Amino acid sequence: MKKKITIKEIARELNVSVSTVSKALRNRKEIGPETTQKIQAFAKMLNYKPNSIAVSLKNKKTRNIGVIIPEIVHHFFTTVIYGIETVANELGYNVIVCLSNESFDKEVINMETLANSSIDGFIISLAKETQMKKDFHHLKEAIDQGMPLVMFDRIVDEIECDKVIVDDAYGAYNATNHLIRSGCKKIALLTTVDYVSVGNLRTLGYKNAISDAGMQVNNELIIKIENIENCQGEIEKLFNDYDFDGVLAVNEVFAVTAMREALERKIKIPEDISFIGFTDGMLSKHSYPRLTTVQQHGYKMGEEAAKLLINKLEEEKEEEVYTTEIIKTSLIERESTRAI
Amino acid sequence: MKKKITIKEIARELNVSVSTVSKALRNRKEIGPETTQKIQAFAKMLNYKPNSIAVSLKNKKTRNIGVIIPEIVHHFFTTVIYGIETVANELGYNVIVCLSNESFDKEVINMETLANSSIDGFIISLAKETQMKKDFHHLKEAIDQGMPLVMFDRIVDEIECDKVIVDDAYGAYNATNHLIRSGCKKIALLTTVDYVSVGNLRTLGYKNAISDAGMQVNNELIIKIENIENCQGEIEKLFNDYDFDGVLAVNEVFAVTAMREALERKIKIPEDISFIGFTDGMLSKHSYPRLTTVQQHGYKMGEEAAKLLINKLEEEKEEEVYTTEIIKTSLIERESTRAI
DNA sequence: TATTAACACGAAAACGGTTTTCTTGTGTTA
DNA sequence: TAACACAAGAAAACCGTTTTCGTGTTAATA
Repeated sequence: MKKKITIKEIARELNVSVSTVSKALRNRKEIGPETTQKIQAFAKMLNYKPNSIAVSLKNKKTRNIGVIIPEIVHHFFTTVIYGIETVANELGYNVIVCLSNESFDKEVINMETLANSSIDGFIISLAKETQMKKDFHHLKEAIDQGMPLVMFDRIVDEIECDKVIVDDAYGAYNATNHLIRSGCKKIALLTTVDYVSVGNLRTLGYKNAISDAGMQVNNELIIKIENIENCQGEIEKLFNDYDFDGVLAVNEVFAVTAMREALERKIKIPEDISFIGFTDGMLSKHSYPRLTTVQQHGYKMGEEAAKLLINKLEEEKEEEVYTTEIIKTSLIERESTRAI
Repeated sequence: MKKKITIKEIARELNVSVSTVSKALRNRKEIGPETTQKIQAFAKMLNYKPNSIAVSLKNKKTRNIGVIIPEIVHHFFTTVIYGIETVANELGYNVIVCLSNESFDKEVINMETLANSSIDGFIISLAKETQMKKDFHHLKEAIDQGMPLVMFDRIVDEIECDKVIVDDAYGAYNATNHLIRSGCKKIALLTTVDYVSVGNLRTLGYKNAISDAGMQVNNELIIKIENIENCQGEIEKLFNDYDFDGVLAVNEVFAVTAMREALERKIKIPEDISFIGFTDGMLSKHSYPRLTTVQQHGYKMGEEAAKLLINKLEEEKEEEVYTTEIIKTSLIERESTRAI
């Protein structure tokens, strides 16, 4: 086990002072060229790497960014992380991932531990529980401490910071409209409970599209599903009780589960019922039939969030200007809808 | 923007020395009870939190663990991260995630940056490229520096460290056997190219099961797929050229793609052909028909990996004893296979 | 009463760097 | 030859803790 070598050791070996070594390694002109040469060569030979903790302590910069998400076994969130990681890495930052598991308390604890000089800034998507409680003191505190914060997807208007969102309402509007133009008359909506911001926006888009087409919104066709695990029961009920020819689902699982139900009832897709989901993940690509989906561009969201954060971290004067980046969704047409 | 308060400030305000504050906050008995009281109360009032960077520098412990995985938009790896995160969090560690994107160079760079005192230890699953090149100097170096290392899933025998793997060969053996016992006579295998350790082991298990059943291994039915993205072509060819009544796939995507091909050819599942996949992810649960799979228990693997690592980090004497934890797979029977 | 031990706390060094300030020797200028 | 600018490097301060080693006071012991 060879120990890590420090500036001090280099200085001793070369009979110079530590400050000289430090400066030479960073090419300061106040050190003569041959001294610089000698020191750099020696350091390289010993494979010297500065201790990043010591540098962090001195510079009050860690070059770490904290990412807090509700879930990680989740296609959308992982694509976002992928985007964040890619940008962060290019710019020399590491990513510390924490999970809130949709819990308010865990979110708060995670933020508090990370805020203690472990990271330079946050990227966060709120836990459901936080959205429900509407308690955002932990976010405010982080901002108060001068720690930049970028929210994505599950955001909240009360907090002033950079934000990256998808045009959820518009995406849902568009998808619903697509169903209508392909001939659907009665479109069911599989959505989440109200406090989830994105579910709400998508519901709004759906309603607007139907109204704008001169049709009537039928609230009985709007199914608010609390728990993704047992959505099947509610979906079966929908099929039993009502008649419809199109389905918009706010996520992949709802859509695929509904398609299965249709398949098992020998309903033809897309001839009898058409389906559109949100999130273009594995399920959509590999479902049978392949699912038409609203692509959320998670990777792009991650990239943008990371860029916004790192910009804030590296800009000179701190302006209190916050931007909200809206990522356009796009509809990926596959086999679960009729061509227009 | 309120600034962070330090021990020094507390000391000044209370007219005591910094060492007294430090000790009082950590309940050292050498500080009198009322002084301790006073200091702790004051610190709490000011919401003092120690600067974790300074603590890390002093203690040479960061309480961060680095996780390097080939991909993050991937069900298995995220379940592993979930397991790691859960254990790490309970024990007061943060998780820094780095992606190798299956690239050897990125893996090396990631390890080198993290090794510079950002973390206390590694959990890693190797990039395909690393497995192909068989260049493990970066792993050796980490160990040389006294940085504990735990490998999972994509491991390598040449490196001595703690390991967590799945009984891949046995899982495949078992699954193949299940197919045989349910009446399959000609079983195709959809696997990866040779250098991927897990693909190899699963192929081995498949072959053994067939031999042990007194049947002949037909190499034409073993399809080695290089690129998961365009597996469809190779699968179509299999259906065109050969005759078989069972399929074992080393991942979900291969299995589901093959099922789709069968469905489109009006082949009945599981009556005409039975299917088993590996990795019990979203696709298996929601495919049509639902896929019988070999469950890899990624969450458990993550937990075990984290426990092994943190044990090594916190044990007193460093013994050079390494364990290889083998997680049992289990077969989850669903609709794509016949009951036995 | 002198000696020792326990107690409560402070000063300073250390962790590994970066940055600012000081020192010294050399060469230039008047 | 005195005065000074300048280059090159050393020394010291600092980041925020923890830890070691004193030290003065009080209480217990011989």
